[in-house]
Amino acid sequence: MKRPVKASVKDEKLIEIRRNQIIRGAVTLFKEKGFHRTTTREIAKAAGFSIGTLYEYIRTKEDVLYLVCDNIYDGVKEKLSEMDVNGGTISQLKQAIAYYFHLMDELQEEVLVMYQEAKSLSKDAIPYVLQKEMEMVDMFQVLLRNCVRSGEIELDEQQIYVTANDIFVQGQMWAFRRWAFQRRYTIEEYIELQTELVCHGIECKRGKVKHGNLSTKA
Amino acid sequence: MKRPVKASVKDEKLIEIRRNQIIRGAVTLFKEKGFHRTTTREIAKAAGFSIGTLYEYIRTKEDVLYLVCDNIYDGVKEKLSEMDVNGGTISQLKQAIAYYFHLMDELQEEVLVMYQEAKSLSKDAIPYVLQKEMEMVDMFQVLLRNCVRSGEIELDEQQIYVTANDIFVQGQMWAFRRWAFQRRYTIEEYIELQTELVCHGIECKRGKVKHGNLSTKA
Amino acid sequence: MKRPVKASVKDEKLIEIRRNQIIRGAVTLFKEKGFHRTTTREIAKAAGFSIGTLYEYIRTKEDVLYLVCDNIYDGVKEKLSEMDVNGGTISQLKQAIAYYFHLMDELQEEVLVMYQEAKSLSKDAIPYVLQKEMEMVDMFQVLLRNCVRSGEIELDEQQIYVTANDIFVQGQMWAFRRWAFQRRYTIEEYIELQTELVCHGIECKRGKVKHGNLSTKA
Amino acid sequence: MKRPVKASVKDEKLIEIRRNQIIRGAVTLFKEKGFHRTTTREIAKAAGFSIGTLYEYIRTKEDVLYLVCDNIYDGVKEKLSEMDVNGGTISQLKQAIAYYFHLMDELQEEVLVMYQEAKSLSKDAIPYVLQKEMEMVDMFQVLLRNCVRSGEIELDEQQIYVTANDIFVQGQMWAFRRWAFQRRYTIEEYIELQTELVCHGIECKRGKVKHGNLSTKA
DNA sequence: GATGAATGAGTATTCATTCAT
DNA sequence: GATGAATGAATACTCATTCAT
Repeated sequence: MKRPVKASVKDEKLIEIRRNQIIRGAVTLFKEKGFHRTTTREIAKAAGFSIGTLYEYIRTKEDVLYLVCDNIYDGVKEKLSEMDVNGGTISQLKQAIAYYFHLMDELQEEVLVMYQEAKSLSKDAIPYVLQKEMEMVDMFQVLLRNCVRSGEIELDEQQIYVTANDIFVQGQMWAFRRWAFQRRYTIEEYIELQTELVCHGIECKRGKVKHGNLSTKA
Repeated sequence: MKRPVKASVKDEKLIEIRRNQIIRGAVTLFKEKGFHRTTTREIAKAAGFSIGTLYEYIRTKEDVLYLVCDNIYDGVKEKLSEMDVNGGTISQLKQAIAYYFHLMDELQEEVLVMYQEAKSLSKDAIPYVLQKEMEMVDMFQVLLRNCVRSGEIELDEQQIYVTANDIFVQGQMWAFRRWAFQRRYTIEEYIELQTELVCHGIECKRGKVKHGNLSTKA
Repeated sequence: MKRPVKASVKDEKLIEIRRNQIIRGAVTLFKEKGFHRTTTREIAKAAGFSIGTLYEYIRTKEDVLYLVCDNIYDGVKEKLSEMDVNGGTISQLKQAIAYYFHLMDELQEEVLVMYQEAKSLSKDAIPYVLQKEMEMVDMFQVLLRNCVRSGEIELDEQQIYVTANDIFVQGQMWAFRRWAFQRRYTIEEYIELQTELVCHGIECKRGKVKHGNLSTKA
Repeated sequence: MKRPVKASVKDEKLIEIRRNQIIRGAVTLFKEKGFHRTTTREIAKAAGFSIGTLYEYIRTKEDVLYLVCDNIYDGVKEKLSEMDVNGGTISQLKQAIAYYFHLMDELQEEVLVMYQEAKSLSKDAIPYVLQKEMEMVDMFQVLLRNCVRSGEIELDEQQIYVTANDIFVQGQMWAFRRWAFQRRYTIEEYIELQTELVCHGIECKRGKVKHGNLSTKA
């Protein structure tokens, strides 16, 4: 599941530690200036050691980018997997969306980095990253499918797939279109608006549409 | 509305011609290798003149990126402005969405370039670009607002804003998440699926909602 | 006959000039410190221009080495080709050897460079260099063959080949074993000694051996 | 006679063992890639221990080169000293040459390494190496001198010196001009050709010279 | 005595930009 | 207005050597 990044150092524990230092340093720099404008020396410095040491733990500058992206995805995925995916109620779906959007809000900067720099990954690293995206989208698919199964919403498989992708991207939108949203809404408001729009077209089976407090503009 | 890009040459006509050459050459290169990996020499060559001449029409490499992005936006905007925005029927809205999505399909590569490289624009160029995005989103807002006005759909101003943004991004998604969509759907299918999902939550006024199998173009 | 070394600059005349500057500078440096210990920056400086300019006329550091070796060979070959190869007398052969050895004496430093650094040439450059060596050995073969034809010496083809190589290497020996020879002999003495040893085994047909003043120990 | 190479370790026995490991590993590497392109890490690895340990037995990378060269010389010298130098017949001389040339054939790769890399030795190591070369040349001088003494050949001291050097270099030629010789001749043929050429000019006392087809082992 | 992680000076090469012709 | 040779700061990456464990 992980693309191996070769290190010259043997001590696995140390590799773990040093790579975390590298990632921590690099993320900060990438946020500021982007991958291309960040120097390997700057990365080494930010990580707290010499350029020589940096290269004991990576092979190329691009390895750092991969490490960073991989790490961000892992972070998001890990947190995401704390969501309760098994229930099949609309309310749980909404909670999940809210949870995910809040996460995107917290990890805004990281999401932005990943979003903007991932394209600089070498061809052979991309599949690993897309794989992770897929897994996250899958979680929303499962959620949606459960709701369908329990009869709370009405979507066929294709619609589930597209909706899951929409939700996933709308979460990211909060980060990458911050200039359009964050001056107008709080994350709470954004969540409410998006959730409402998504759920409307979904739950309205039998016209019973009653989506709680949010959006009573019926 | 345009950020001026200084040229040493006076003849405005010539500037126009040369810049178009530059843009044409650069877009191709940026598609292939991205902005950072493209050299000014390559740009000059692709444009059909010498590096010296290139610098008669731009000030820095980044100017080229701006020119390219600006040009792509203009292209999209121009085509988009051919849409009929004034009617207020659901059917017109759907046509507009289809039109826009088709455009995104055609200009896929360009959209990708803009999407991936815009972040390399200098701070002072970004507002100009965002401005253009805003204008495009605005068109969808107008469309939606008209539908609301004519009573075909039911959305408040905030929902209109978010929906317009969603539509805008979903169009781009077709390009920037091609790996997720284009192996599964044709652009037609994608349009149908997304349109349906968007309109559902919108048009369901008076419970007339009947979303049989996909696309109930009601 | 020449391995092309790509330049970014188009003006052929200028390339010629600049490359000569490069060669002149590089030879001096290579003599002093060898190829590996010489920096591209030092080469540029010695050539009289910036590192950037250096790279307008070569592609890699190794190109410089090739240029240098090629140039030395050309120099030697050119001078060598002034020798009169057509006669078929022992005396002419001796003159040719003397001429060649004197050349090796003059170009000592260059020969040394070539000798010691040629092995650092990339695999694809070596054939070009060996080719040139071959051509020089060939000249001695022609000389010897003419002497055989005119009946002055007695050697079969294999012996001609080996003798030509021996002469060639003995000339170089004066440079690369200078520590063994140059404290004991002048170049004149060295020539006399070597010539004598080579010719002895060769010309003594019919016992008529008469090799002038040198070595009357017959 | 040996230039000392300082070690941090005291145990002389161990030093001997480790250095042999170093030499064995390094020779292989130097054969493959030359001294400059071989890293100390690779040497340590090839020797079978860590980089830290390597530096317990040498002071600098160049020490390894010296160790290697010294070792090769020693190997050659040792084998060479098995030759019978004391007789004074042409036949013994020829045997000695044959023996030496065969040795050069066997140790081809080593000879090449020494030949090509010796120039990278530091100024202060060179005398030690040249000293060894001298000793080997001396052996041929002794051989030749004995033959002169016994009246089998006719050479003065200068001629002896030059001839001994010629023989020495011709042996090496088999290795360093392999591209010129080894596709044309077997080592046997090469020996026969060179021996004949060398001895001709030497043994021709009393005109008894009869050099039919090659190898008149008279 | 052995190890291997850390170091950082050093190096080849690139490329945006300038400016004399 | 066009050209392209010249520039040199910048940069990824290497590798001999050290030293704490």
